Amino acid sequence: MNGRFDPRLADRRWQDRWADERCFEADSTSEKPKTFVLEMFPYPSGRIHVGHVRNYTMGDVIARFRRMQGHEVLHPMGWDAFGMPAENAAMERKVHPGAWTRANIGTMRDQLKRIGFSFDWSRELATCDPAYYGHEQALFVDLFNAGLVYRKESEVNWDPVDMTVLANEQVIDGKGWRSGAPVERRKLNQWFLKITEFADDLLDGLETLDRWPEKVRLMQENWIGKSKGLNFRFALTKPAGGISDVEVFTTRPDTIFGASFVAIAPGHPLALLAAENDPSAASFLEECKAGGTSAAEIETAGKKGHLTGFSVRHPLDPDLQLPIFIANFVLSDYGTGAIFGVPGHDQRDFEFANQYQLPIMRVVAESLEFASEPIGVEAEPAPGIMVNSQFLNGMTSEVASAEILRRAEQAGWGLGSTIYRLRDWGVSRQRYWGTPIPIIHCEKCGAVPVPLDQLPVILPEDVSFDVPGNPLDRHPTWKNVDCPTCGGQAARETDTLDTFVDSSWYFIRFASQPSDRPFDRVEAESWLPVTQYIGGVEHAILHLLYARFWTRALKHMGQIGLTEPFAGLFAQGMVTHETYRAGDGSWLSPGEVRKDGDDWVHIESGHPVAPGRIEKMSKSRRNTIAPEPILEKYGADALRWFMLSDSPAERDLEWSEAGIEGASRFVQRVWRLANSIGSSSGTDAALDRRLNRAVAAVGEAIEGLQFNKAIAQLYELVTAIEKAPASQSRDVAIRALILLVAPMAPHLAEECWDFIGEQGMVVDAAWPSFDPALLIDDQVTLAIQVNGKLRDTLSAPRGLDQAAAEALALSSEKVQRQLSGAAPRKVIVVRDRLVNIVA
RNA sequence: GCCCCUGUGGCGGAAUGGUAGACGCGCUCGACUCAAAAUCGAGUUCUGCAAGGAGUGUCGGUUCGAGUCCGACCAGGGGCACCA
Repeated sequence: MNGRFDPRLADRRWQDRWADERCFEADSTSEKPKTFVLEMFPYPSGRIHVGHVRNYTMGDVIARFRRMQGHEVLHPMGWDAFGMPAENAAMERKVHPGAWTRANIGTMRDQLKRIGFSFDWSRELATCDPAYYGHEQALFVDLFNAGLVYRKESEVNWDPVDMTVLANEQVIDGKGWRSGAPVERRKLNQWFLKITEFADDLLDGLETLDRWPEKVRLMQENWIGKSKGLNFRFALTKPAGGISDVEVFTTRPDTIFGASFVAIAPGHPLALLAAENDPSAASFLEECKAGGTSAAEIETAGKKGHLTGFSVRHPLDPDLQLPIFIANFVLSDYGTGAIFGVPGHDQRDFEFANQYQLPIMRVVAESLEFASEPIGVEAEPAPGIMVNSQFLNGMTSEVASAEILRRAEQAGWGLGSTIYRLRDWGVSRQRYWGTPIPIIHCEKCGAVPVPLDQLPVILPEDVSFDVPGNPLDRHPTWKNVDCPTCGGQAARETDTLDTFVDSSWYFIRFASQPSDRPFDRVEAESWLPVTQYIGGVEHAILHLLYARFWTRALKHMGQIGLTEPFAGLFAQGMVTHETYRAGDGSWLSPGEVRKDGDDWVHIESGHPVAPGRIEKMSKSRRNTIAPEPILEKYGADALRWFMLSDSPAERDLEWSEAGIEGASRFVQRVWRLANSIGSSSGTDAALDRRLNRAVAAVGEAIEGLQFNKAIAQLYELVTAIEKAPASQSRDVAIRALILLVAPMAPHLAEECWDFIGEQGMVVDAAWPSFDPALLIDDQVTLAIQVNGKLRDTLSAPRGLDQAAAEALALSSEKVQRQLSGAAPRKVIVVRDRLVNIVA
């Protein structure tokens, strides 16, 4: 016996060996089957906490498992290094965002290395490095030249005190989170990427992603929001000037005879026309503008309209005139920015009609008999049988819709159309710490992309944050440049790119990183798509959709032969921990509080502490757990083991000290087994079968990312080996056990492997194989039921036939007692599983 | 409002329509020890001395047999949200 396994020595020892021998550097030219395992790269916010550890441990298990199975594995790590927290830190602590970010990266890299992840550090990248974002700028210029980039006026949340644009989540109760000043809506010229051009393709592609969670595909589907319907025109009868008709979109053409008004968005051309001639219309538009954009404000605002005095003619009933309202609930950027209102069959229209005393007609009913039934207290949106609708009467909603569509297209007043909820991707950020948008604005030539040979446009580091606003705006030598086209005076675009752009192609850069271009097509295609992508479900929509779009855009431009970037996706659960708040409302970290009976107190002051909700570990809630003390006390393997055990990987895991104790105990049990290996002879058939089953089950569980099940299997195997007497089988089982635990507990495995005298390292060893024939036992336990209730279990040889099984079951005393003399009416035998006697 | 997911011991969770509670945590008792730590053994859904009975959110249904399938409901969670 060699005492206890000491992770403080072993962790470091093997981490150094792996690094020295460059075990994890991926070879793009390898002939082996390739696997690309990727965990969503972190934002370098400060320090790694155990929430990160869970994410990377899962990826590491897959990577190490595939490597042992003979794959060439690419498992890289990098930093999503641009973003607002760095600017906030700069303002709060007077450090440069770059210095702050790079210091964090240094800290976090060291932390990750101590946990023994099999990352290929030679491919490490940080998005704030010009060697990365310069290539991103080149890709942006390519997109620009391909017509996938455009500029458009768009509204933003503007903080008038900080003179900065705020993201929606920075607006709290209509006020800036930092300044507290009421937020204004301001129109700015901003850059957009034409993601909507790929809406249909992004939607269709979801069906090919059979290794994505159903949930994520559904969320993306809803986000894209495809609606099929009819686009048609109402002829304007009471108007003036220029505009001759109003175009609307509907998904319910069947209800066309139920229309009692037309409503247009405040931004609609006709609304602007009305405002020109009518001061009350103009003030209504002002009123609409004042309202906030948040969901809560929309909720309370209610439905408001303004009667324009304009009206339109119903396309199928020349005598019917419908009034036009400007309405605050009509969106100018969805559909045509105009609708026809059918109060009887749309709840929103119903409320609006009630408010403005508009007719509410029934055009859909359960059957023709209910044609004159009035609409009750709410609208009836369900499809049904058409009534009060002239030639549509008696048709189902579906048939009626098709009929209207046919007539509209034939007569030329409408056209079937499909619209999407998805909007183009606004990528302009009025921020300093991001990728400069490689555009130069020239009075003569307009917006000109920076020529490729002048890239990268390097973000200047000599800036200060003493004054509010974007420092790029007041950096004269950087901002003022000559126009690349005409040579005249021009100015750089001072907006930077949304950080989601940075993460939309980093996986390609990981696969291939030439210095003179974003990636080498052949090399990138040799690794992509990512075999297994792992990350939080919070990125289910935006990041994953943008990355899918970016990949399609590259394909569209002929740069890569790849449609979907991530073949397999796994959305892992969060690591959670209770939160604590001091009396003044500030958050306290778990290390600052102590449990005193049923209450919590602040250790330093002794003041009571209010325990809050169990939440995702985050810096802002201060409920993070640092890995260092755990590594010090239990070692990397116990930490990794615990992160994988107990909870299924897709579910949240609540952090507990107790759990890690159990993990540590397991590590020591394996070490003791390795120490007990001898050179015994003799076979142990039961143990052989047990091992075979474990090899099969652990492999299958890892493959299915069911780490908790793999771990349960390993516990059972360890118990079985511990109980088995010395034999050659036992030594074989111990050797295999070391390999089986290696993906989860790699340091322990190496140490054991070395101890039992094996040559080479476990990282280079082959995953154990199993004999399918040994998975089957020759003795089985039959469940004996009477009327479906378990009454007895009997051991029997495998393969017992129907009659023999029945006879065996009937011989059971317990069965006989249940039957109390009666003859069974029916007997169901499931071979090698159970006998059910129906009395 | 619309869409989706989940409800199993004290806790985390297992269970191709076929022995519910694997495995872990916690707890109880015991062994070893002067003692402790570590380790090992036994037990641990509820009820009952036992035989037995009950039991997977609730109520129904399908089936020889339901945690698993179907319907309705309740509870919790997530996504979208004035989307025509």
